[in-house]
Amino acid sequence: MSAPLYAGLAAELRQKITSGAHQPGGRLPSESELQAEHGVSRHTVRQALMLLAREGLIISGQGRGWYVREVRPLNWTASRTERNLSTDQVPNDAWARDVRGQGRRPTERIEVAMIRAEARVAERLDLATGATVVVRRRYRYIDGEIYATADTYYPEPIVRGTPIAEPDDVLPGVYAVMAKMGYGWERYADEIVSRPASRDEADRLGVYPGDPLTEHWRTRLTARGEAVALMHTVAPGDRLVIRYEGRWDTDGGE
Amino acid sequence: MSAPLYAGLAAELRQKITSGAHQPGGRLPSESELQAEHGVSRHTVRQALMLLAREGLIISGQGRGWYVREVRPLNWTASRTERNLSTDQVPNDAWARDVRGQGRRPTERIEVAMIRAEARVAERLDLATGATVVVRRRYRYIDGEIYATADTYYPEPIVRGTPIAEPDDVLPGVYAVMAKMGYGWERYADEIVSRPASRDEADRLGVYPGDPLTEHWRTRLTARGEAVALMHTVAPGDRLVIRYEGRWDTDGGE
DNA sequence: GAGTGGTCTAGACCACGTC
DNA sequence: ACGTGGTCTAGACCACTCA
Repeated sequence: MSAPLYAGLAAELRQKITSGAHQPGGRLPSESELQAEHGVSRHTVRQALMLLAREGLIISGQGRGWYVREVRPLNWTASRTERNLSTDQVPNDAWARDVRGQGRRPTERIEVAMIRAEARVAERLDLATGATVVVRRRYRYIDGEIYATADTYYPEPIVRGTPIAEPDDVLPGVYAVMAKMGYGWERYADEIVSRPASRDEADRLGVYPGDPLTEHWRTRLTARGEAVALMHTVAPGDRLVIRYEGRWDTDGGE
Repeated sequence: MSAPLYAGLAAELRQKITSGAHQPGGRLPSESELQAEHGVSRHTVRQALMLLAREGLIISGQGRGWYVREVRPLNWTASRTERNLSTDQVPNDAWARDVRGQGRRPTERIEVAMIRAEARVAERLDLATGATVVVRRRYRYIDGEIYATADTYYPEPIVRGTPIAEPDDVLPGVYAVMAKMGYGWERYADEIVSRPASRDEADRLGVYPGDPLTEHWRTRLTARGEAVALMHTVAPGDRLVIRYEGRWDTDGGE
């Protein structure tokens, strides 16, 4: 009939957080304090805290306590051009420029590997499952903190022997190299889905298993409709705002 | 040093689910069976099950058991035109046509209200917070199951006295009515973010608190850049795949 | 009514962070 | 050394579903 004990406790704490009585970054009373204050068992206290943690309001650290979470979402305008002509030490793609435009510092770590395409990759690149692809794995950081992983896949025959297949910055830029070979992209087909983090991803991105992740797939196509590159971005959902701007009349419509 | 007990149990169950040993829609052993099989306490069993539930793999029903979840994501191509010219009994917007195109049946329930704009709405419509807006709240169903809520906001002075401010279908369509008054839209600015469900939303959308939700904001603008309508869609993250298709050259670039 | 999951208690030991 | 959260046990009662 009535709400569970832990739900009431959670509601009380939630109210204190949203009203500002507990500031972002601030610390909540310890579990034993909450237990004593409310006259409930520790398990009940933890149920309330974990409910709020799943809602993204608080976060815990073993041996440290429970803290009100601070979120600073990042805006990424995905519909902007991606034909960056120069790549220097600092990342210079559309994403990096969006980050800098918001007064923050983007860095990244790149690994390059040659692998067999799994089904999700192969079907988007119009290849057979198991075909060889070159993947450039990017770990993107903002102000030194991990923010997203972005893997870009290229069919191996296209990029064989080019700087794209090497684990260095690509000069004068990936688009320039691809365009020179007749694979410049002009169109994109994007898919966005949100789902809970697995344990691996949670470790990699610094969140909890089950926290919402945003998954963004971008297939880059030539004017002829040939898929020449596939970018797969995974980021904690509340840390990334994806933006699109467009006109209806240019889409052809019906 | 070693992984927690519940993590090991979860990994074992996860493997049985992904390998197909436990079919989608099928039932898992009961908590007491798992307890006996693995020689652990019920709490540990429940920790494992709840971890998998947060990952979206299983779902429980009080008095019924734990079941492997079946997910059937829906594709929604958000970049398609939205100038539907006729609205009959059945919903006929871009979303509804995407649903039908995937062989499923879209229905909806509409409520219309006149309210004061909260900050998130006001800033996108370029109004003062608290300005009067007309909101058409849509509950979208697929094959009879709740799928998403979609609220569309209009500045009240624009739609006053028109069918848009009435809780019925709008004939010959919302775009036609707006265009006739000189407020036809040609551009959109979209924002997509994913976050955990609050308790209210969880009830409304038939998910658990903390489950990932995808939130989609679409501001519709006239050719002059005037914001004339705002659509706010909220859907369980794994039930909705948002798609965009576009060209880079038509965006102007930088 | 029997079995299921949902909630709650009391108590314990461990790993981690801080001092 | 101490306090924190993380894990685990044993046991209880309740609400719900289904036969």
